[in-house]
Amino acid sequence: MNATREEIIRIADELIRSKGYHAFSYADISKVLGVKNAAIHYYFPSKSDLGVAVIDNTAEKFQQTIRSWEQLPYETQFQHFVTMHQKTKKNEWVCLMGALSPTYDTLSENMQLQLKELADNIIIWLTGLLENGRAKGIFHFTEEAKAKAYCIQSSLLASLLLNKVLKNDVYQVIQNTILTV
Amino acid sequence: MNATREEIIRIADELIRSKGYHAFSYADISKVLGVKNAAIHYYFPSKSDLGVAVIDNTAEKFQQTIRSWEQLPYETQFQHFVTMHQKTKKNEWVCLMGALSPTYDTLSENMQLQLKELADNIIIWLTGLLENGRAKGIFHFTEEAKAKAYCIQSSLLASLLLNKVLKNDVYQVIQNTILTV
DNA sequence: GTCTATACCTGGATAGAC
DNA sequence: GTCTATCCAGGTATAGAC
Repeated sequence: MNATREEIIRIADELIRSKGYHAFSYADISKVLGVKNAAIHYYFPSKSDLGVAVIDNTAEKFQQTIRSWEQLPYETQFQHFVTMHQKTKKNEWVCLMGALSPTYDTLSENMQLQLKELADNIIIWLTGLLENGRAKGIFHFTEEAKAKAYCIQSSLLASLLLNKVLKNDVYQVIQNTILTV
Repeated sequence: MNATREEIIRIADELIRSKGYHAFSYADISKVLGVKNAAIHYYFPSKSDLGVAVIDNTAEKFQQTIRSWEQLPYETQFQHFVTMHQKTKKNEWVCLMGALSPTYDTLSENMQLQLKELADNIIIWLTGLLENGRAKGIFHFTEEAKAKAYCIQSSLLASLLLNKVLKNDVYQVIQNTILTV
């Protein structure tokens, strides 16, 4: 609950998602935060400690978010999930999974474990939502719910990536298409 | 058409797709190729020169490949396009676009330009294929062809990324879903 | 065209003062 | 908890011999 610690995590999260894990340095955080890099090492001795903290932080926020949606209709929950990726888009940031997955093999074992757990949890939640929604006649699709969840998660993740390259309306187009489940 | 030059490009391509652009070094290529890093600088003075060459090489291969498909039925062309991503999957490599797009903003201007051109060309070709196929009654979808192309390209790209993290059958599942257009 | 040698820099990390 | 100072490794890049 330390304020500085939280700030470091927040800045590192932005840097990972805008530049990538290997392309940012403690100096980048120092500049923004107005402290020396030694201060950052005090909180996170190694860069991978910081990486793990960023992933854990994202995982926590995700759990809190879906818990806050629990009472909402399935359709609304789904809309929230799809559009929550848009916030990151405005700043041209990709999501954490999109930023870290390409270099997965180069990450520390701890980062790999936490990232996999996060990915699993997202898919499990989304699969459940789609299944429940279909049972209630809200969603309409023929494939297995898990397959649908994979496709949706993939499309959203990659739409943010392609958006950086194409610099057009990819994200919006894909979102609109997905929303008509 | 220099053999060493071609080899360097091939190795760099693998390294970018397995580790990422910022996580590989000239030393990695030296090791595989059995030469010193100075030799690589002879062909590619700067790392971004090498990066551009890798992108151009991929763009060329893509153009050659789709040209070789020109006489095939739309359906077959589409199947080839979807399954061509699978080759890269076997080695746990992602596609070049998936590897480079997250760190797009950190790349040299030349790399950015070439990468955007490649992305544009893929979307243009895929959009045309989908449109022509639908006109002939082979494909069935209701959204705009370009939207469909965005979704398909996104799903394929991200399926390789998620595959690295989830280490399961994401790629296969998504491919099967996409193939039923 | 490839080598040795080396310059230069950045980045991650630590020791010890305050 | 933050600082200064510093170390070390690795990475990009170049000069000049062969």
